[in-house]
This record gives sequence, C-alpha cells and structure tokens, in this order.
Amino acid sequence: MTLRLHNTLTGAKEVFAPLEEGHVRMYTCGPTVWNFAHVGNLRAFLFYDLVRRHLNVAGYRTTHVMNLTDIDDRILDQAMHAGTTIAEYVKPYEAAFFENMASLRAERAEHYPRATEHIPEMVDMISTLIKHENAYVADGDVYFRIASFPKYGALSHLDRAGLKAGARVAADKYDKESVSDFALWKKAHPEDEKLGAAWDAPFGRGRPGWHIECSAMSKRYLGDTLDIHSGGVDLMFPHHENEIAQSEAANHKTFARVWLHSEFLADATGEKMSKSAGGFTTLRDLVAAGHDPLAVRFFLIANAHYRSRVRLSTEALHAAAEQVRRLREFADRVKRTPAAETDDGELAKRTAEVRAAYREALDDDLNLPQGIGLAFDHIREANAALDAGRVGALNKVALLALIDDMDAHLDVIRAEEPGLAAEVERLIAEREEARRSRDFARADRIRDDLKSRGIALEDSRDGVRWRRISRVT
RNA sequence: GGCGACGUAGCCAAGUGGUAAGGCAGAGGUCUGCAAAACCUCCAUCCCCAGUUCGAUUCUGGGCGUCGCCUCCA
Repeated sequence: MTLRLHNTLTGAKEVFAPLEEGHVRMYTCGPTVWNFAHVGNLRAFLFYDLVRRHLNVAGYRTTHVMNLTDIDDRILDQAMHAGTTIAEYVKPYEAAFFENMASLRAERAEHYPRATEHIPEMVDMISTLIKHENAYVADGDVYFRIASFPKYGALSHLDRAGLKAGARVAADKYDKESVSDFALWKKAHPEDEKLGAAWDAPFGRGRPGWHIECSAMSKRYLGDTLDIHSGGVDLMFPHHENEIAQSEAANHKTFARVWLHSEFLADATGEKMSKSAGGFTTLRDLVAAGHDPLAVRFFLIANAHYRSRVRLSTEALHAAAEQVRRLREFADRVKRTPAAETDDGELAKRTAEVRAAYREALDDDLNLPQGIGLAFDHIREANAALDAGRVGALNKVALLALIDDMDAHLDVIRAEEPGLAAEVERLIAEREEARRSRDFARADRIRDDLKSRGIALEDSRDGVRWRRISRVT
C-alpha cells in the first residue's frame, strides 16, 4: 500500500515519503481570528484533519502545526473600532475556532502557535533576509526583494510578466523597488501602540507582515524543511509563494516538499464563500438551522474529493446526514446482533476485499468519496446477510474492522450520542405501556411528539430503539 | 488581458480507452398493529461538434457554459 498525494508544486500525484522515517512534519495554515470561521474555512481545516488521520492510518507519527493568525490588518481595524487591544479583540474568535473544531471532531494539532507570541523568531528571520540582501528597509517598512529570488512563482505558476499584466496592483504609496515586493514588517503607527500591535526590532518598531509568521513559526516547530504544507487554494498565491521565498532565501533549504491545496466551498449561488464578499455561513448558523455537526463534518470531507469544488446546500447536507445515519445504524446493528450459527465465508472474504479497496482509495490522494462508495455497496450486502442470519462471529469481527477503518477518517460512527433526557425515557416507557394495552392512538401520539423533538423511535423484535434525527427535512 | 479548473441521472458524486460506483430524492414490493429501519426491484450512455482508435464518457482540437486565481481570503 503506497500513499500517493497530489503535490501542487509538480502538479502530479507523487509517492509520499517523509524525510524522517516514520515521522511526518506538517504545517497547515490556520484561521485568522478576526471573525467567526465560515464553513469554507472549516472545509480546509477538516481537510487537514483528514490528511493527518490518514497519515496516522498509514503508520506515520505526525507533528502537526496549525498557526493562529492573531494580528493582521482586519484585526487592527476591528480592534480599533471596538476600542480594545488586538489581544482582547481576538479572544472570542479564537475560542470559537476551537469550539468549532471540537464539535466537528477534528483531532488536535500538536501545536497552535500564535503569531504575536513569535515576534522574536520573525524578527530574526527578517534580519537574516536583510543581511542576505533578500530584503530591504524602505521608510521604516521592510520588504522582500522578489528580484533576489528567481524561483518566485514556481508554486502558483505565475510569472512576473503575468503579474504585471494583471495591472491590478494598486499604485504604491511606499518606496518599494518593485510593485510585487511584499511587506515583511510594517512601520508602527501611533494608533498601533494603543492596540498593542507594535514591537521593537533592529530595523525599527513595527508589526509583522502577514506571510512571515508561517515561515518563522514552521521553522521554530518543524525545522527548515517540512514534509507537508497545506492550505486552501486561495492561499497559493501570494501567501504560499511568499512563504517559500522567505524561508528558502533565509534557510537555503527546500521549504516544503509536498504542497496540498484544498478547493474552496461555494455558497448556494455557486460562488466562492468569502467573508469579504458578504454572505457566508458559519457552523453556528447550520446548527441553528437544525443540522447535526456530524453531518456537516461528513459533508465537508466525504461528499466530494478535496480537490473539487463543492456547493453548500440543504439537500447535500441532508444527504450527508442520511449517510451518517446509515453508517451508525449499521455499526449498531452489527454490534447488537448475536453471532449467527452459520458464518458466510464469501461475505467475510468480500469484507476483506472492501477493506483493502477502501484503503487503496484513501492511499490514492485521499479519495474518501470513492472509499465511502465502495463501503456503502458492501454495507447493503452485509445488511442482507444480517437479515438472512449469515453473520457469525468471524463476520462480525470483519465488519466491525471495516467500520473502524472508515471511522478512522470519518469519526462520525462511534461518536457517542447525547444521553436521553429523563423525560424522554419516561415517554418511551409510557408509550410501551400504551402499546401493551393496544392503545395505538396514544402510542403514535407519543412517538410523533418525540419525533418533532428530534428523537426517532424504532420498534423491533428486541425492543424499542431511539436515535437523534436531523430536524431538517 | 494572463493563468487555471470544471461541465456524469431530479440533486450530490466516484470513475475507467471496451458500453457508467455510491448517497439523497422518487416509484413499486417484502417485513410490521401502523410506522421506522433493513432488504428487493425500477430510475443516466457521461455539455455540443470534429478528430485519433477496432472501440471514447475517459485521448486531441474547437465551441458553448460555469467558476477560480492574478488584490485581503481556507
């Protein structure tokens, strides 16, 4: 089983092997905590989660770093309007980010470095770049000299001529040598002091530019060369391109060996969801509309391949919720069904084949949608076998192994249900009483009532089962 | 203007040079007090045109359409 990943740098799927045997160093671009993350942001973050989970499945230990950008122009603006410091302004959004990640069941990264806590590392790197003449000071600001880095544009495949032809580069008010030179350090303005957004540096008091934090913090936690660097496609240019320029000019080493970029999420109109464009949807919005975070998770990682665009829609979320429901139902059924006398040997063999095929799909550039499709096909077969009483002890073990394989990525199957409220339990008992006395009208009334409150009941030979259901139809 | 992606059933979506996984929705059944769940059956020739080929949805060219990046952006 060979893991192959699509490397943006080469535009091809490549066999993946980390620099250090058995250990993957991975840096992923995290949130700018100036606002609540929208579902598009969350898609990227869950993509990182999928990557790290599959690396673990493939037997690698991971050191995963995800930065928190807690200083940038938007934060400065907002903090100013709010009359507070950037550190205070950012707090609730940072907390919301971690809440989102938890309810979407993303595994925690090993490190979540904050930009403002790594100013010295950035200052060091900028000093090195100035010394090497890859950067220059202009009126208190420091810029990276793109002319000093011939490889610039290799990742995004944009050449300098193309950039100029864009003609959208604003007329610059600063003394940059070239319009495409980008800021490493911005001179402090008086108002920055009140916001707590100014630091001393050999080249003048100020604050860091956006890109330098990733170069400095990845070096601090992962060293000069990363195995994997990933982010949304929209970070490819200029952000990732700039990171490469800074890091490689400063360290004289390959910065990241593999670049993974996840496609964006579109809103209902089919256009990219973005904060600046106005309308965007947060996890909180979806939950308020009755969607289960587990369905949102499934939708974001399993509905479509990470390199294809997806459109957020109620229908798609509902389909995702149904798939989650089916998976959970199946897992539950396999677990609670007593082993049959007969064990269908063919079924066990097929289960092993499906497990292998599932793994292969994931190894092929993380094709989770394909893997899920294969699994669902088999689940139908397994359900039929359960109906027919052909699932014995061996088959149960095999099927549970398949479920575990899937849940290693999905993590929506074994996620535990919230406990039953005492009142709901009482109502179920009451309904059972009504059924025993054949008062079906009353029994149905109770069931309907529970359903409207998001609890579905199923009568079966071995008792009443309940489960939470999506309130969205 | 430059660079790029995509266009598969009502919806979402995987995929391959040899006549198209899966999920949702829908229809009909089995089971059940009724439901639900589960299972069974039904439901597409892959945007258009031309070319390469024994054969293309899959390769090449053109067209149409949608979208992205080139500017803050996951």
